[in-house]
Amino acid sequence: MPTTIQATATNRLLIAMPHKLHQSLLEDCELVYLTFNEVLVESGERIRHVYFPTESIISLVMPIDSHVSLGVGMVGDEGMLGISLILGVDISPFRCIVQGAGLALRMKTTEFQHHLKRKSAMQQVLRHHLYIVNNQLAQNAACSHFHMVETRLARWLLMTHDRTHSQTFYVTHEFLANMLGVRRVGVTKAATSLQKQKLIEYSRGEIKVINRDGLEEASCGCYAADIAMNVRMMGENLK
Amino acid sequence: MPTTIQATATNRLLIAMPHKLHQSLLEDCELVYLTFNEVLVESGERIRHVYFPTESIISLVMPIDSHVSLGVGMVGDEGMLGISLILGVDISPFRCIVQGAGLALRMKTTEFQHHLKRKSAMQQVLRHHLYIVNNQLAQNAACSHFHMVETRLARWLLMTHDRTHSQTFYVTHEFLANMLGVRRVGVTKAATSLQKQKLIEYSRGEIKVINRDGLEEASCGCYAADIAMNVRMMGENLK
DNA sequence: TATCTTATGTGCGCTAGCGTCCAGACAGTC
DNA sequence: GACTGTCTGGACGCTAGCGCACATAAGATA
Repeated sequence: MPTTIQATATNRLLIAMPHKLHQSLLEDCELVYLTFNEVLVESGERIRHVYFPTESIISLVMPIDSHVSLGVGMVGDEGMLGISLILGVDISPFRCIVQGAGLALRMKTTEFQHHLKRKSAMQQVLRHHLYIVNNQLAQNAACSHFHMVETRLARWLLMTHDRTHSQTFYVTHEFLANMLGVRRVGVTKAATSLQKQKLIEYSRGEIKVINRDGLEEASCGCYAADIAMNVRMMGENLK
Repeated sequence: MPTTIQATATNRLLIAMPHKLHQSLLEDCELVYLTFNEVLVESGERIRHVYFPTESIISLVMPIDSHVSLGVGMVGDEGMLGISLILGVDISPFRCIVQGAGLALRMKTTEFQHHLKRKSAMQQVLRHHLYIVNNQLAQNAACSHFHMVETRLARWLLMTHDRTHSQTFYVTHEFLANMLGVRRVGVTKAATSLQKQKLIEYSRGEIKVINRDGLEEASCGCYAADIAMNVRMMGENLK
């Protein structure tokens, strides 16, 4: 029943735009299902489609050296993939990889650019989002440099939880290791610890947050900082 | 002889703009001297002036926790401070601190915004610069997470050398420690090593690059990646 | 039921960088 | 010439995370 699904699918960036514009954008979007681990755009590659996740989550990953990478951003229903287009550049600096399977609205880059040129209200909303992404990048740089794996993992889980619409989600330790830029074993240790503290439960990739407040305490201040920035920039309506 | 100085002072971002626009911007700029360690904007503070360094260098620093920080970007005569204004936000995400004393062109934020609104050619140039800054942020995140102090120091020195118009420049180990997010002692060790390899010489803050090619070899790939990005985006005329 | 694949857990020696404290060395000032 | 502040260097024990190799366990497949 794809029509029903379509009706419930929303993206807060789109919602933040004037109603008419929102509708006009939706007309040029198609609803697609993103599968776990799917690479939507490779770093340095042309962006062929922009994505507005509705129930999916996309990770922005910075590859460096050979086979080593670091997650530098996360896009859920509060954002979009392809934001750099408002800077007039259609090359993605990051590898964009699906971390949470689910639906997303997708539009061809050329059509997106058409809308961009004509709708200044749209630009306004997207500019603010880009500012947030910028902050996320900087926050992440400092966080991944200074903070310990366990606190960073807690933060990552919280960010994912915020963008997931269920209590559980699928992520393996291996995947997390790539995001946090550490060994898989390092993730296992940290995750085991969080589980012992009864903050999460997991089994073969199915992660469940069972004590959100505790997880926030276990995370570094970067999580709170991110939230604060989002609130400041996009208003209370965006959480 | 300030008039002579003014004649030689240039900023490549300004030069990249159409001649008339360039002139019009210069008319609203004043030439100021930035002193070492001066904080131009605090993180989270309003940007009152934008700066176009001509012979000075500004570091973008992300403060985190108490008294710990990480350098996430560098602005010389190829860039500007206050780029986030093109996103319609006048709050600086970073602490902007003078790492290389010297001259810069400065304009009041309100006047800059005036120009922005009317000159689309200007927006085009600045958007590309913002894209570069974005990349720098991401590159830096990965670099400072994975690479060792010595290679990162080499990269930092090269980036500074590129933006300095002399063979020597003033930076203390203490300052470098804040930029690289490590202990001062860590910088001393790395610097001593680079000196033993006859790549640099230094004494009480006066650093001299004596083997640039060697320094490039000693640096991580991030330096080359940054250069490549700059070339790709701004064309050969900007080095 | 046996085999294979994927996900998780453990152990061990190693190293970069940390925190801390102290020492020398140079430069400006009184 | 003595004093003081700034800059650099070295030492010591400590720890988070690394690389590597191996072990278990749960599904999937045949």
